[in-house]
Amino acid sequence: MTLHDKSKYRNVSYLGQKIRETREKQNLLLRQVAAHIEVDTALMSKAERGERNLNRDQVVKLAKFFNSSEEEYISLWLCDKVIEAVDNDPLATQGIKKALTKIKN
Amino acid sequence: MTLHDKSKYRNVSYLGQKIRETREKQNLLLRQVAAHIEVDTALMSKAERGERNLNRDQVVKLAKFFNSSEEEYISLWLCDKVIEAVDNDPLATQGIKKALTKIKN
DNA sequence: TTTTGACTTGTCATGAAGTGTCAAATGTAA
DNA sequence: TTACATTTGACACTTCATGACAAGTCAAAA
Repeated sequence: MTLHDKSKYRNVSYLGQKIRETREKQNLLLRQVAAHIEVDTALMSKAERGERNLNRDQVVKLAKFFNSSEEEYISLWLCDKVIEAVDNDPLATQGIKKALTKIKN
Repeated sequence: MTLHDKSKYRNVSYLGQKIRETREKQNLLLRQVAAHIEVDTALMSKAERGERNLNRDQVVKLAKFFNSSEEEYISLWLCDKVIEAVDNDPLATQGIKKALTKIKN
């Protein structure tokens, strides 16, 4: 499955949701946020809706801009990447668990 | 990080290790295994060493060919994908944990 | 109703990365 | 040396990610 595949049932990202939520809470416009991390407004819109990914630097900038926890934002960003990686595989949970075990060593 | 980047410290996959281990235990040649899942021997060699990825179907075929647990093989395959996704990020563990939490709901 | 502004959508060019294959190189045991 | 297994590097081809732009929708103000 690709990021652009509209046929999939999940079209949101946890980070995107968080960003939108925070942005609205702080009464900021997409335009303003986009400008701050130096991306197109369209891309920012897509990022909030999980249609495009941001890169690590942009996520960090965003967290700082929002005065939010950088760690929280990066975790969500990674979380989205993990979920995207295992997609909707029936064994997704087991795969993630195994990765967690392995990575600890 | 890309799969082909040789500068990386980690150039193995858990699935690849498992495959090699099993193949040697069963005294099979790369050639034979490759033929069975219908790929080039070179690709099989790379897969065992984590330089290339197999696709889901190939992994399933492999498990069957080895009379091994399909579930185990797919889990390892997903595990590799997860690890590749979070790369060496300092917050990798937290990201994976979060994904695990989210995916359960 | 027309305009304005915020957001969304589609598309495009470009480059990066994945895939399968082959030939040559390397290693190793007879 | 020869034979065979494995590895490596390179290639063509495809697929996907990225950034950018223009046009679209939509709601509220004028």
